[in-house]
Amino acid sequence: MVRGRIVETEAYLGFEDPASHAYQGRRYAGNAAIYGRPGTWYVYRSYGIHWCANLVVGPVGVGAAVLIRALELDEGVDVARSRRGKVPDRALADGPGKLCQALGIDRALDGRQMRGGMVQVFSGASWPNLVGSRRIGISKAVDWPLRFLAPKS
DNA sequence: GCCAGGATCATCT
DNA sequence: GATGATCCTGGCA
Repeated sequence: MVRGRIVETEAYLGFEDPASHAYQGRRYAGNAAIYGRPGTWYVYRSYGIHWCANLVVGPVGVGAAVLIRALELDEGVDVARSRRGKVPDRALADGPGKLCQALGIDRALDGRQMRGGMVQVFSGASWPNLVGSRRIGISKAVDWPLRFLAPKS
């Protein structure tokens, strides 16, 4: 069991968001999961190398999702390390691709329900004074403040 | 420590 | 044929 705290996320709104895979209601074989019900995992390959994990949050058909960008592990560090290789603790899951590797997430999770599945997210402490900043690694709607960082522990 | 550049391939147009 | 919701390495300070 690997367990940790989500410390960084980004929101992708769907229809109206040019950076979203659901922009203007686009549909193709690879993105069906993003239109699923809230709590559905949407996993896709990025740059041909990495996996990125999103959790669908909007109503069915909207395509709104949250990208999990970074995690602070506090249990199962050894398991994560066996998948990630020899890296500093804080680098085990401090990026979308690394996070998926550390947790063993791949396309097999795409379209699955989060609840009762292999990978789950639980609500925890609230993030007071939450402020959005610019999203990273995209080329459209770069200024939209939809990136959220957890307060420092 | 910081930055720039290249890797790499499924999926879409 | 082009394009990424990224990561890692090597060079330089």
